[in-house]
Amino acid sequence: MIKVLLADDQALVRGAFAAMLGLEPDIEVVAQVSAGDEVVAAARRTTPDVALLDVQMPGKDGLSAALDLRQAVPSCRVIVCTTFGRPGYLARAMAAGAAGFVVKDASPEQLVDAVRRVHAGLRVVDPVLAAESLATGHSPLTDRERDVLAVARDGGTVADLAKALHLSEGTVRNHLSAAIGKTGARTRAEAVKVAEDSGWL
Amino acid sequence: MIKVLLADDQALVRGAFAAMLGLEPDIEVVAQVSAGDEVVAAARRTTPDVALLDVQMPGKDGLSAALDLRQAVPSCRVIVCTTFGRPGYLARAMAAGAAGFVVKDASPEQLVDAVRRVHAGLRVVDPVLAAESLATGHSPLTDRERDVLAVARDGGTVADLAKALHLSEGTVRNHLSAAIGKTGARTRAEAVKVAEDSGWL
DNA sequence: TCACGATCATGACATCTGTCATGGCCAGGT
DNA sequence: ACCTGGCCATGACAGATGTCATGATCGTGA
Repeated sequence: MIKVLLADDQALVRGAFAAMLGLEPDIEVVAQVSAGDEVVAAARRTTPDVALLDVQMPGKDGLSAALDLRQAVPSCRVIVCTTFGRPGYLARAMAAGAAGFVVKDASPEQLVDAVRRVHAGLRVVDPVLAAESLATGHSPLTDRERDVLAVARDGGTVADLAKALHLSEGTVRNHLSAAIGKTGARTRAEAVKVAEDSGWL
Repeated sequence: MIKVLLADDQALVRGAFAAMLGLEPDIEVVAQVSAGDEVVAAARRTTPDVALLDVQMPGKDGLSAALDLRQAVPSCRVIVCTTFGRPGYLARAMAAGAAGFVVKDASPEQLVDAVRRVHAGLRVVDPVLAAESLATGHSPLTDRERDVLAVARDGGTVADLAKALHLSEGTVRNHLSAAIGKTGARTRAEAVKVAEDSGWL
């Protein structure tokens, strides 16, 4: 019997996943949480074999939750599951010690298969995404460039960004300029889009 | 026996929903599609009582699919289901003849409850979202302003927008200016964000 | 019929943005 | 000790952006 922990902020999909996995005779859902910072506590209580973590979650995202979980409960293997097949996510998930990476476009069979394979000690990765990840490579952005782009996401002016980051406007413009150059974009908004789609934010 | 049609582009959640609904003794999933333009054909084939449509889908979004479905198969009631609880979506869903509106944050019980209520001829709407929808009101944007903002989403320059819409740059700037004013934003990017979050795009 | 509002366009203007040159500070590696 | 590279800052400049005034066309409804 494979004990599974589910973490997803959307109650409906969480419940649906539980129902689907519960249909398998060798799988049992032992815990469900809706936030990243509840993962470790629930895992300590229920000692699952496999944890299925969504990337987008309130409190703490699935990637850093995976890191914490690997340290707190090493016996529990992690599958990261996300709506968006962004190359950067895969890289970060693997760096965080995840054993599997599944996109929500996958078929139900692929998910239960992933659970079984990961439980057996194998690694499971979408080959298409893996190739894309290798092609995209590591984020070219420095930490500050990433920060500036992240704040620039909600469309403020340079003055707003400077205030939010406690920097001078000139510095913000420099970081933006660098980020725009590195992403191959022509506008700040385009740079945000590229970085977001690549999973660099 | 309530016959249900599922439409969602993510195979995993679609399968999970099917498993969950399948557990109910009085519900049967008779069709599953992954794109908006497959809905009507599948409904004609299987004559479902209730159709559960996601808003985000390739081909044709859930809202216009709902409209088509109401005309093609009037006996089939529609529940629109979405990740994002944007006020504008609710308004458009209702205008398209939907009988129910469910956010993916809802509990599994609420969904099956919604299916049963809608099948019984009732309307099902998240009260919180309904209030927000009424507060936000109808989109203040004209069609062209909406178009311009929609194209501006991926961060091109004014020249790019003008080319894409076959307009002069001055006109594009005017529409943008109007949209920025109406949304209470200070930048084009902010305006895009506001309009997007309100479901006006 | 006439007023109104949406659409499209032009031109002018102040401001904002993106780029570049330059320089100082600091940590890590040779 | 020295070089490299990230970080912060300033100042200057061309080009893009947002605003405004003005005017023309067109369809709708009073």
